[in-house]
Amino acid sequence: MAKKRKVGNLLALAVLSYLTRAPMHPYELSRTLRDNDDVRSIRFNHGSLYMVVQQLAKAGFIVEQETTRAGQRPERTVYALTDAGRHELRDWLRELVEEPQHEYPHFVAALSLIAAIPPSEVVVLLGHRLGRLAELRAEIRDLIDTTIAKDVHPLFLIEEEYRLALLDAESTFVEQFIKKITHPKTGWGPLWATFHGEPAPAEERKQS
Amino acid sequence: MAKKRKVGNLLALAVLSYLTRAPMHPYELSRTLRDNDDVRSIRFNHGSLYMVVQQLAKAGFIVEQETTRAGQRPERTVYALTDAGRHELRDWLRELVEEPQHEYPHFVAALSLIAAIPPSEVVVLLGHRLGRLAELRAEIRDLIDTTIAKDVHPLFLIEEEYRLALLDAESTFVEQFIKKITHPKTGWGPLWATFHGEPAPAEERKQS
DNA sequence: TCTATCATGTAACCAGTTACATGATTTT
DNA sequence: AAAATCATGTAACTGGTTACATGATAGA
Repeated sequence: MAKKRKVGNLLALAVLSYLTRAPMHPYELSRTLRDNDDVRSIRFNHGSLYMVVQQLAKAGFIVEQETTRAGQRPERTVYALTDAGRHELRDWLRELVEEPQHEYPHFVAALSLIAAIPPSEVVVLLGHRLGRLAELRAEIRDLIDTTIAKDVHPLFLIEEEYRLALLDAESTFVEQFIKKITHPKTGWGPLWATFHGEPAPAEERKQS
Repeated sequence: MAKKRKVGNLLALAVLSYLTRAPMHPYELSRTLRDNDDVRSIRFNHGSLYMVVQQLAKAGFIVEQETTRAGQRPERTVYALTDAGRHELRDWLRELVEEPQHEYPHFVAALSLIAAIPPSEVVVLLGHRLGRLAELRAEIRDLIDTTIAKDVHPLFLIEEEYRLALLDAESTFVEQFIKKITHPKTGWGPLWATFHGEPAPAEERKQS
């Protein structure tokens, strides 16, 4: 069971992580996150960042260090990590690495209700999905290759490798699912079609 | 790009889906969802259900059909699907099946920041994760088998098969990652350790 | 019969997203 | 120099979760 964190938004984890390098103000954090492509892995938006920074400050994980203003720009508040913050970062990351979380991907939800679509249409949709999965795979592959070419160590791309692994597994699953529906002798298609008032199959089966 | 839905919570999709069978009141929906194990695939909690039902009604996807009270129980409002609701269900499900969504699993976030933990500790944590993944796999396998034994058609367990596929892919990935860190000649461990003030490796590499 | 748990709903709180605001740069 | 875009922050809105409330049934 995942521990209840004072600040639960994963964006906070990234903030703590970057503040280990040096104190920063929110905009600098924002820029760094975007430059490092962390926005691909951690849900980011402008408003949430400011909220999370406030929450971290209230929780004592970071402290306002100084307030500077350059020219007529709005004041920028620089935050620094506290010892409590350093500890929270370590503890939280450890938990995320060692303990798988129960999550709710959209495709799982779709699969759990997929019987509501007639099987002939489902195989078409799954075919489209396979195409999109292949496209996504190519994009990620390309991102990895061009980044490595800039001399970034592959350790900093490990999350993209993970995505590739999941994409491949999903593609394989979808292909097999299509076969389960369409297999000439044992396919689920005919039975499934009867849920939709389409022609009845030869033999009867039970449903839930 | 995913279309913007009037009601975006996936719980609403399940509600629409069950209302295709028969009109129901919220509590009955709640019970049905729990009985069918849909709560494993779609984030559920009591309060959200009532909210979602209200939203669906406001959007015109369902209508209040009648209000009954049995004994001294609170009044129960029965809702029925509208044509618009039937259409929304079809359209939404289609989209979820054919279009992969960009999502943000916790482990991806952890991987993107994992360099903040020293490599010797990471391999231990990854080892723990492998153990937990194996346990989860066994639980799901068991759930599938016992449900099939009750004569439920495997179509209604397809989302659990998908989960298995992802778990297996993740296990394989984690094993390979451990090897990448610990490989005697080419492992990332030594370089990585230098980020944490530990003994320097033989050759230099760049980081991001 | 007392206590616990179930059945059912509402309301208050909080986190996350979107929209707004405004000075500074850059482009045309 | 007008228009567009960037840099930076705040505020309002909305959706989701937690907590509260209360009658009914079942277990001890």
